[in-house]
Amino acid sequence: MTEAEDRTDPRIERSRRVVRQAALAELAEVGYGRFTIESVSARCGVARSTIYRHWPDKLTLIADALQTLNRQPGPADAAGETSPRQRVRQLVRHLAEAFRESIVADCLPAIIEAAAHHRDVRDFHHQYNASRRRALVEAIAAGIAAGDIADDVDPALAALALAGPIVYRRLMTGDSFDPNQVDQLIDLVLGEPPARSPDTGC
Amino acid sequence: MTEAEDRTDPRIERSRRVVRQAALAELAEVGYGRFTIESVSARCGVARSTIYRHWPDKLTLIADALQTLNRQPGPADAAGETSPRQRVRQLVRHLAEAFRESIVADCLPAIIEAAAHHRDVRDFHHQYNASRRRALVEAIAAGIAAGDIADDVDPALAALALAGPIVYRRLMTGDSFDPNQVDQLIDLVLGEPPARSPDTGC
Amino acid sequence: MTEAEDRTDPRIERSRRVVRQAALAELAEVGYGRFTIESVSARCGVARSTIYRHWPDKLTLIADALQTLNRQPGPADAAGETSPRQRVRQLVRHLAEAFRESIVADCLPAIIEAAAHHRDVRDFHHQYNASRRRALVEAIAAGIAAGDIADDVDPALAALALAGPIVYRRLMTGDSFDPNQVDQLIDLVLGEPPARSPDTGC
Amino acid sequence: MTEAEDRTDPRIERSRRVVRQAALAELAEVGYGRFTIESVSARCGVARSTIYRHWPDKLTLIADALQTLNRQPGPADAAGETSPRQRVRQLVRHLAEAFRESIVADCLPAIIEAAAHHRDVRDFHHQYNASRRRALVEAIAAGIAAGDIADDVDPALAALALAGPIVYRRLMTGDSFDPNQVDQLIDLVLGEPPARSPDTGC
DNA sequence: CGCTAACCGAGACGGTACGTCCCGTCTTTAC
DNA sequence: GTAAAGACGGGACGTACCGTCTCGGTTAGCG
Repeated sequence: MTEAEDRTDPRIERSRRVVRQAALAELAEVGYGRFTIESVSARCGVARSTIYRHWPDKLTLIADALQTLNRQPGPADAAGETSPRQRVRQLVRHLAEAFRESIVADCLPAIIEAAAHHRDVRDFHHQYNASRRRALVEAIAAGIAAGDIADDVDPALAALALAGPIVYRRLMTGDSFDPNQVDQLIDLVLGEPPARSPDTGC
Repeated sequence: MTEAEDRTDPRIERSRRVVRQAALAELAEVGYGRFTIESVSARCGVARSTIYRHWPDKLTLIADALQTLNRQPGPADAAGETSPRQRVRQLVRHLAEAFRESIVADCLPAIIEAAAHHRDVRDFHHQYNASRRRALVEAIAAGIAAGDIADDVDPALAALALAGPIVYRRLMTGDSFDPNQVDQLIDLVLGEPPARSPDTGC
Repeated sequence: MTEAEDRTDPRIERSRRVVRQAALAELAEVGYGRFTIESVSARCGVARSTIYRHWPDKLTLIADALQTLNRQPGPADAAGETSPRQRVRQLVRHLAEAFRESIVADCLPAIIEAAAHHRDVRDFHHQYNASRRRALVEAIAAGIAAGDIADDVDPALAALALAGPIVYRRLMTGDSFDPNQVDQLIDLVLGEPPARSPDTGC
Repeated sequence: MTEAEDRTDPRIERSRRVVRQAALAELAEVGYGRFTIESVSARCGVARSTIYRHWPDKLTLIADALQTLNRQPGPADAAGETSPRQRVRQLVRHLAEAFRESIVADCLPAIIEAAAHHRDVRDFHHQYNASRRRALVEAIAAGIAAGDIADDVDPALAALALAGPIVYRRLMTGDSFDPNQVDQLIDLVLGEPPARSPDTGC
């Protein structure tokens, strides 16, 4: 793959890159309804015909542009030496922050709309979220295994109960979930942390 | 006002009604991106020019059509003799069922997209959800007051943790929240119900 | 007829009159292309639906409005004691003046256009002009009979040669035929007036 | 310039040509009132949007289409060795025949109507006729100079008296001027042709 | 280091939907 | 009971993009 890509004309790679960027920016800015190849073209200075040369249509361009975001924040990114419960906290907090402000969050309404009617976008969207969720589920399971979290907790359900509120606030209300409330949410859903010696923690 | 409205030309009322219905159906079916006044016109047999006579543009029609859904399912609808916890269960279950299949749920992606860029739709959307959430918050608060729910639970946060998963499943994954899992979710978020002898709990 | 008209609702007669006036004014002002029932309605304050009650459509209204102009300037209007040649002069001069400025002249382009595609307007137009022309032809013939005009002149052709230039100037150039040139035109077409001794002519 | 024009996309030239033709045909057929870009599009198979790409609106298209008619029939076309009076006869006869049947004549009502309210059409119309008239005036003047025509004739006025009847017949009556009557008209307006010895005239 | 193949920009083209305006018909309301 | 008001279906307007296409002009990278 690396070889193959090395062979591609650098002009192509360059066009693809700037168009994808412009597409995301446009999507975040004007949404799906007013998203226009024309505007993308104007925004990045690549001719309309060139865009059509690389992507058959609007939706495919969007789907492809979104793929480039698929750089996970690193599953074990700063995993370091934290406890499983800390790991959960980290993931949820990261989610809350990402939903507060980021290109993905701004595109979210457009993505959801597009996903409802276009297979490629839908696949990207579901997989993207599935992978994020999986990390969370695993962290919770690890917490249970470590006795950090009560063992009658269903990790999958708990992950939903942790991620759901953040999504809800962003999409169904006028504001975002406050990252500082994350600890409170975790306590609510996973129960108070085991008292053993919480003060000795950090 | 009643008098005044009685005086309105019945044709107007009729046009408004069928167009609104068709608009919602169209929105649910093809989404916001392909929503077309032309299709709405074709679907309900009302001329395009008549539609424009009543609504200045596409988005205003959508916003207005959504308003007509604003008939709450009755806050104390079947309140009857149920316990507060039962009331919570009822509300969450109702939400889960509504999100499983209903015109509103089908329109949701379109609504979210439109809300991101159109004030009227946004206002409708936020208020609609706020009112549904408020009912849940109140039920939880009542449960706490009745000793039915632990008193360290924050009703607003708990309501999010209950509604969030349902929204999440619908919008971020390929399926819907199973209404049968509602009890499990409630137990997770609000804690096990106080059995005969709650002190024997854990 | 007088009886019949006496019976008609005075409001009807009033509506008909003001609408016809407004229609002519509108026609002269904006021409046939932009002539609009809506504007006529606005101009005279009579409701659109009322106009349609009296005239089936735009063209019929125009045709009818034009009919009301059919008040000939009086064939023997100021016939008085003038010579036949003077009578010719009078008629041609009258035509030149009418074409210089009058509501009919202003409507002329619209009439011609409408006449090309609508029988009623065409009939009105042709008859109107035929009757004006006939007066001229008769005056010329009278002049010939009186020895006032050379007898090898074809009255019909001469009438055309007299009226034609006036029409031409109005419709095909940027200005109108100067009424003061009428005498010159008559001399050209009908020959110099027989001076003292007509026998010296040819 | 020739080079530059050679570079223009042949598709453009092609579109322009067929649209102009269709526009004239449409104008002649249905007149100005019912002239529709849609019909022109249908008639020539060029898409409506393409037409709008080349002409901003209906009237501009009409004006431009008419310009293409501006190919004079050649002032000294078949001038050959004819006498000035023959030249006059030729021109008038040509006019009569053109007014009998030709695309221009069929468009005339529409042109006149449009000219009344649109500068471009008016300019075309007046210039077109001015140039035709000028040829006639010059021929008459030449005839006077050659002693072929009486020298008390005003060439401009005579030209009007010759062209006027033809225009009049076409626009104000139900038929056209018979080309065979042209000689008679010329004799009426310019006087009998000088017999054997023209020098004996006056 | 020059040739050739590919990409690029420009933009014409046939379409579709927009939102506007007016048509001519028809119904409802009010005087 | 008739006139005004105006809703209605319809159709053309001129605009904005769509996605397809054909052009020269440029540029990369192979020979």
